[in-house]
Formats: sequence, C-alpha cells, structure tokens
Amino acid sequence: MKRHQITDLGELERAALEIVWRLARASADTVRSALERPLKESTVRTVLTRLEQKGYLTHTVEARTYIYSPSESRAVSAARAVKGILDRYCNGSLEEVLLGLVDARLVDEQELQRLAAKIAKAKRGKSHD
Amino acid sequence: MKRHQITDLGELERAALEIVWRLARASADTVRSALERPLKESTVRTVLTRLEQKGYLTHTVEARTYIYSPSESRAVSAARAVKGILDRYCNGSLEEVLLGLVDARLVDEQELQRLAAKIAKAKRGKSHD
DNA sequence: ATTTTCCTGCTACTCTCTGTAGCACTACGG
DNA sequence: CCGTAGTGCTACAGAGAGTAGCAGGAAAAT
Repeated sequence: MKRHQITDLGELERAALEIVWRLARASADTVRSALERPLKESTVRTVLTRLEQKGYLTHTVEARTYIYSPSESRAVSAARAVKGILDRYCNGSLEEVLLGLVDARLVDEQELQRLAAKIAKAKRGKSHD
Repeated sequence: MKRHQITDLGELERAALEIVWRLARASADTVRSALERPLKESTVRTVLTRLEQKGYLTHTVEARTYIYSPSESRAVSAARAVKGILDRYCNGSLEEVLLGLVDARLVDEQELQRLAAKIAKAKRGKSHD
C-alpha cells in the first residue's frame, strides 16, 4: 500500500492532525471546537476517518465515542516526511539536505553542529533498545 | 503568491524536474526522451511550463527552442521542502526533526554528528558572503 | 516564394483528492 | 419507548495533475 507523508495532507487534515497531536487524545467534537473554522460535525469526522485510514491516527471507543490519538509523534511524522525527501531527491543522503539548508541560509552551520552534538550526547546516554 | 514545495509536485512533474536537474539543461524533446513513459510532446511541454510557473525551471530560447534549466539546485529545493516541514510541524526547529530522524532510526546519531562536523568545517573555511 | 516542418501558446478533458456535508441507523439514558 | 448522541455511508463541487489536440508563426527545404 502507498506510503503516506504529512506533506501530502490537505490544509484541514493538517489542522485536525495538529490538534490531535497537541491534545494527545480527542473526540471529533473536541477537534471541531479546537478548529477556528466553524465546521459541521460530519465534516470533521470525515477528516478524522481519512487521517486514520492514512495511518496518522488510531481510535478507541469510550462510551460509544471515538477517541482519537496520534499513531506516531509529530516529530516522527515530520522525520518520516524528511526522510521521504531525502530518499526521493537526495539518494537518501542527509548530507545533501543539510548542506542545502546551510547553503540556502535556512540554518546556520554552527547551530547545526550544536544540535548534532546535543542529540548525539543525549542518545549516547540512553540504552539502545 | 503561494510558496511551492517539491513535495507538492505530481509524479510526472517530479520525474521531469529530476531530468532537468540531472542534465542541467534540456529541451522538451530531450526530457521526453529521457522519460520512461512514452508521452506526447505536448504533455511534456505542459509539464515543463507548469514547472516553470511554479518557479522550478527557467528557460532560454535557442534556435527557437526552449532550453530549460533548474532555477535552484536539487539540494536547495530539497532543503526548502525540509524547511517547510520544520516550519509547519516543528515550530521551525530543526532539532525536533533531527531527533525524530534519530528516534525513528532513519538516521544514526553518530552519522548525524559526523555530517554536522563535516559541514561546519567546510563552511567555516569559506568566506561568509 | 511556397510548402513543409518544428516548436510554441492556448484550450480541454478526465481522474483523483480534499473540503464539505446530509442522512439513515443504532445504542444508551431517561 | 423515545430522544439524543455518535457512527457509517454516500455525495458533490472545486482544485490540481496527467494527458493531449490544434492553430499559428518562423525557420528550413524545395
């Protein structure tokens, strides 16, 4: 089956997913309230259903109400999307993209190095499961 | 005007852009030959025109034939797309995504650190324009 | 100078995806 | 038993992308 990326989501889908990420768990009605736009329940539920089909959400039933939760964290979803870009456009090489970021001055190279060190340090501490 | 991201391109658009990136300069017919699928000239030209409208390509005219060239490098386009993800999903923080990449084991943290060091070193050498 | 050829600009049609929503059905609370 | 809340299913319009045809103009060929 097709691999979905958050970059392919529509505006409303993204907004809804964003809300569920923020709240960790939310019913359709909760999501609806959290959206700026005034939308019908059924609209929101359609979107949530689609997000679930695409693998971004899962739900449990509580008192016959669907409670949605993210299937994966925002960071991991974002990372997967980034990985998709790497694979498609850079032969999977992170280096090219990091270089591109620095080249286009979207990120400072010192900042980058600082982050890498921080992450490496944080990870080195943890047990590798 | 709307900011375009390579992640929003269709399959054929991506393929065509890929070819122009690879060849650096190419006519519609060249692109057509380079595509696996057998497509009509007009199809290819439509796609190239759209890519130009979206800002990925520019053209010059040579012997009344359009010669297309990339407006920006593949790495920069990819980086821009990554930046888009950062901005939309991570409050612009590269850290979150790098963490996500490491968390999801899409990238090894030591590899990351090595790359960062390499890039920082390379950049430090150059004059900061 | 005509005709032919090559390339462009413009238009168009279809399909899929997304935003948007209505409606019928069911299970639970009163 | 009946209303309410929440679900599943269906639908429709608009946008974007894949695909292509056709007319017009300029260069090349005869």
